[in-house]
Amino acid sequence: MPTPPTPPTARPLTPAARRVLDSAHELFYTRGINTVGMDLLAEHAGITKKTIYDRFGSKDALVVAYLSERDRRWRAYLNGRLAPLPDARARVLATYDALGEWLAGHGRRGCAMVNACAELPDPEHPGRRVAREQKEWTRGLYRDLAAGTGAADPGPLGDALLMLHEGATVAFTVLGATDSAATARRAADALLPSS
Amino acid sequence: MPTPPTPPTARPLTPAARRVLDSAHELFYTRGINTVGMDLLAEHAGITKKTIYDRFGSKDALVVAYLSERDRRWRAYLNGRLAPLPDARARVLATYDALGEWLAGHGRRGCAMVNACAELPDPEHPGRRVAREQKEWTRGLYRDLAAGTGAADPGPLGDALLMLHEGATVAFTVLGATDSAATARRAADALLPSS
DNA sequence: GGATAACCACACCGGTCGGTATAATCGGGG
DNA sequence: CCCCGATTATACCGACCGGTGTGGTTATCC
Repeated sequence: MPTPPTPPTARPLTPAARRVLDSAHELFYTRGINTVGMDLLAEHAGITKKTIYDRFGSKDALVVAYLSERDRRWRAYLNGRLAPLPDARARVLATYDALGEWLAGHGRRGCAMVNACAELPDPEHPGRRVAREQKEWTRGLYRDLAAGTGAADPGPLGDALLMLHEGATVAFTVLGATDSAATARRAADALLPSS
Repeated sequence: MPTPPTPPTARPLTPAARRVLDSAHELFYTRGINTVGMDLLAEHAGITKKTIYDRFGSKDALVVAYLSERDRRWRAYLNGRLAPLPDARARVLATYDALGEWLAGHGRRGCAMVNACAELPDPEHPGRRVAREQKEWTRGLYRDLAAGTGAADPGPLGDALLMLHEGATVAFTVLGATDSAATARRAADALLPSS
């Protein structure tokens, strides 16, 4: 036995596993999960297919590792952007600034979580759980911020802020609306209780 | 030569072609484009693979036909829902009612156009053009309606209404937020000029 | 009655899919 | 020194991928 199929996100990745995961971030995101085979992935990472299967166990497990790391990075990115800001209102608006910069730096491939849901038809696929948890976290963030602005009904307001966020991503990706995040920000500003 | 690869959306479909397209609507939508092979499609339609290729020429062309018909149906559905309504404000709100009913009737697979963009990594794929045109049409509709409500800045307002629409679809699909369309409707109502 | 279009059955193509098997090599720690 | 984990190289597996070729049946229209 080489090594058990690696538990969830256990001990630090071996160098080869790290390179595989880096390649997954690049290839799965830009070309889609289903159109990238394990042979291509191995070649891109400069690594043997055998090593991938020794480290991750299966393509599905690698997909989950890829999505989980995306999620972790997203939370860290957003938290880092919001932390220095003084109040909830500024933080809400800053989420759209952060989104706009993120979109501008990642060519029109949209949200990896939404894309994964499109590519993984099985509702029980563990990758869809990761996607759902990422959206749940973001929704919770917006609801908390909405509550912090003193809104009368923070739940639905937070949900609406999330929808503007997701909708701006779609508009940018499908439509090429480069100012979508700024437009969402203005709409969010109008929805928040008047300052 | 059997028949040229059938121009865009020319003359009425033959019975076999109709069945293939119906199967495409069901299988491509629920299982994704890339995970449905031509053999499965032929079997599901009760038709020979040869016939599919005689009618449509290639899988890519079939995908385009599938997406184009979705687009046509979507426009007809929405136009039908809005036509009887008296004014622009009522029509805007009705789009979210129509979306909510549509989502409730199609199990958590989201927008076929957004999904297609996730599944077709090539930006030049003709299927992505169809997706973009569908979103452009919907954006135009929202902008026109926004202008009809007498809004000061109908362009950005229409875009925000579109984002609520797309965001509600994502929230429903990924998060399972069954009331997402109703929440989007309330937010849209707050964004429209006070009646 | 002959041409034409639509369809069927079936066999076949090279390539790629996710995944496995075998064996060798390398480096570090006990 | 020897073992062990990580990695390499290479060959292989059955299944499926998108797509084609051949030949025959049926119905319709001129």
